[in-house]
Amino acid sequence: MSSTTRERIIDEAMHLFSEHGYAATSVAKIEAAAGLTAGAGGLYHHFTTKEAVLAAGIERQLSRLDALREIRRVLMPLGDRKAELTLIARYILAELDSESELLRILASEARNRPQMLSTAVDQLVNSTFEGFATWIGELADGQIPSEAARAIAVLGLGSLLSSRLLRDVLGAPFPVEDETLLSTWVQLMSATLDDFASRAGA
Amino acid sequence: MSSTTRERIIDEAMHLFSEHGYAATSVAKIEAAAGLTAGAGGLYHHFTTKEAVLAAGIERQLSRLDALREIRRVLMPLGDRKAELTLIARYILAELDSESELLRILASEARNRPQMLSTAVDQLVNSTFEGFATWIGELADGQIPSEAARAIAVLGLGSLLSSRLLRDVLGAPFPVEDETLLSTWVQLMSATLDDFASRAGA
Amino acid sequence: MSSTTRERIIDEAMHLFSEHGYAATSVAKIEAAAGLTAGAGGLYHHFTTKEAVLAAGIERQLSRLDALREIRRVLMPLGDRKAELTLIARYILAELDSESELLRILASEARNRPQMLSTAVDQLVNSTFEGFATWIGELADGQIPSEAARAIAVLGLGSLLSSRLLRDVLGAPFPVEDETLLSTWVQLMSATLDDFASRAGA
Amino acid sequence: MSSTTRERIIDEAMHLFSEHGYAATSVAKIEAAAGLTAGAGGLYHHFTTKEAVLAAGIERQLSRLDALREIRRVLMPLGDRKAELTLIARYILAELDSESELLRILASEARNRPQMLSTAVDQLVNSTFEGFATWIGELADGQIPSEAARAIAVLGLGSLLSSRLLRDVLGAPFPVEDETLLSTWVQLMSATLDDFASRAGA
DNA sequence: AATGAATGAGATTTCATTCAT
DNA sequence: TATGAATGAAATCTCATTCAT
Repeated sequence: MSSTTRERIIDEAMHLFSEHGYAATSVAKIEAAAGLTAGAGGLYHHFTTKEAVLAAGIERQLSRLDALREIRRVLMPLGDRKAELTLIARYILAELDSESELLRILASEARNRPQMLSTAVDQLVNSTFEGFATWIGELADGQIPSEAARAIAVLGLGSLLSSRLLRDVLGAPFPVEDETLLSTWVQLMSATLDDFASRAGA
Repeated sequence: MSSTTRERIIDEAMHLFSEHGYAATSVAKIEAAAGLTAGAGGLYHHFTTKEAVLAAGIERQLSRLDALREIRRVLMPLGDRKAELTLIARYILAELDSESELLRILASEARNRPQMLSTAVDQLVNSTFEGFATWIGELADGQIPSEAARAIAVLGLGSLLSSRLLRDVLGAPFPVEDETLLSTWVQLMSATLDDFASRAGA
Repeated sequence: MSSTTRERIIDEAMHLFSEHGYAATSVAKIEAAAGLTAGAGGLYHHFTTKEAVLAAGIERQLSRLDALREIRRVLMPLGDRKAELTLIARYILAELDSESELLRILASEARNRPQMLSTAVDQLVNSTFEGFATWIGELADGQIPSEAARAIAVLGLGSLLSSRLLRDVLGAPFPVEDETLLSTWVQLMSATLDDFASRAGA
Repeated sequence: MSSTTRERIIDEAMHLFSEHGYAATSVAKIEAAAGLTAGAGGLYHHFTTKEAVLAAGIERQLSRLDALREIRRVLMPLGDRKAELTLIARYILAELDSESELLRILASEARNRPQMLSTAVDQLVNSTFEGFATWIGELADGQIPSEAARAIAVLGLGSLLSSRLLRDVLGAPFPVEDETLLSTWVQLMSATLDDFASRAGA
């Protein structure tokens, strides 16, 4: 069960990091939470450094993310744009929710440990963005200039992302139900795409 | 150095808090940055506690925010909806930019010090949201149900907010120019409002 | 060095507390005296707080005191009152001497930390008093009113106690030899008891 | 009113020293209690050092003691030994009560600052003792050996002193009323003196 | 693999004292 | 004479990390 202890350490560490922050989480507390004796240094049989625990935790989350993204390709082609938008929104929210711990850690620590966390930010945010921007570009191909497609993607994703950042990172009581948020988002995106299309057609 | 020591302490502390986080900023570093001897405790002649410095800094930012908001009322009535949306967007981005330090601090610390920072989050985010939601509600009065108006406001603000959270909090290289972002946002909001209006008219 | 680190810490701390006072004894000095690196906080692996060291030290002294008191019951019945008084006095002085460290600490700190030290004062002083008062009451039973018996006990014990308080707490050069003190005390108590008895007999 | 501030500083300092101990009483607290601004160093216009305040306070108490002792000579010759003993006891208790603050300070600090406080201890305790011992010696002159007279004096004074040390220094709830204590003490001393006298007569 | 113990470094905070005003 | 501000030194306590067992 040597690998189990390692996993437990990562689990509990990510939990504590996201709840109290990296600096405020002592190695002793991680050990205690993982079932080891607090302060006895048992963690160091599995990781060289406290920071290595964070790195391993983030890596693990990212690989889970990769797995999740495999699914994305399967989801796409539905024919109906609104249905597709709904599916995309649901998928994005689900992804953000499954990564809320990571999100909180990134929000707290990204500025202090850029070399280690920039990859994570990139994968969590930017790669999602690229996929979405490409999809919008392909959707009405030629009709929407790529710069505009990128801007639409950024605004569309951003509006969903911010709902989670507000709730999970800033702890603000969010003022709208998820279902309303989702259907409004679909309408908003669909109206925008139509608008751009009609403008290009004119 | 015409400013008070107290002011300098707040300035430098907010700077350091936003750059390195609250926990990673020692009192000694704040003292050094404020021109006092590091580690001599000179800060404690002006504040009872390290946390009191944070509290004072946030209070000061919030009162600046209040001042900024006085302007908002003057800005509004332009007759042209797109012009108004452009103005709103510019104003919101400007506000967020002038509070980027506060934003970073809130993102790092809101979960650890909720009792102290919840007011700040509220004022920075929620009150802006309320104003915007009301404006949308009034704009096409009766035509957009209030629940939908709130959702549109949340998505519209969120898309602008997230551009700043990504850049300032997560440190992600933002993929779209501000001007493009702004004009696309105006089109997006305007298309959405038209869409809702035509739907209500039908 | 056959003793535990924990024991050594208590030993040295009580030493230093009694010599220089609680406040004037820094944790670093205790660590150094106990063979740990000064200022490294090694003490905190054994005690949560500097005050906890004092508490443990006092508790240990009190349990030694309890052990010592077991003997008292064996000592008593001798038949000869003067012999008994001599024995009692010797025992009381021996007890006070074996607790002189505790006595000094109590004298310095009892007013500042009442909740922690009141038990100790009680056990060290009051319980001895109760035993002595009872003995006097039984000795000439019925002949000495209980209020007077208590007063005699308090004065008798107090005169012995003050010899130690003067020497150990106030550091006054004590003007009488122990042997003289003791024999005079026996005569004093014995004369007093006789006086009360003859008064009751009249 | 320059002397008034000085007096106030001494007053409040002695108060605080006796209540919380010398080390636990900061200069800032003394200043505040004396009506000066805390931490502004106003105390240093009147004393060179925190320790100088203690020295001045003790000196002042000692000169008050001297004044009190002037009265002693007037009190003495009454002819009736029991009446004299009562008077002496009353006087000693009154003196101890008027010096209870000093007593507490001496008990806490005598071991840390011997050079400064030994004089005070000497005057407060030993000189009273010398007077009493002499009186006993003179009383039954020749009949009581001087060594025994000293021992009786030490025990008699000690029994009164300890009642005040227990109450004021150790904070122990004292188990006997003052009136009972006093009358019992008179009986005890008188019985003892009689006993010695009869022994010498035989 | 886990633990008890130790340590160097550093964090927050307090404080006696000084000095220009 | 009193004050606001500053400072060197030290105090309590925390912590990441190491090591013998």
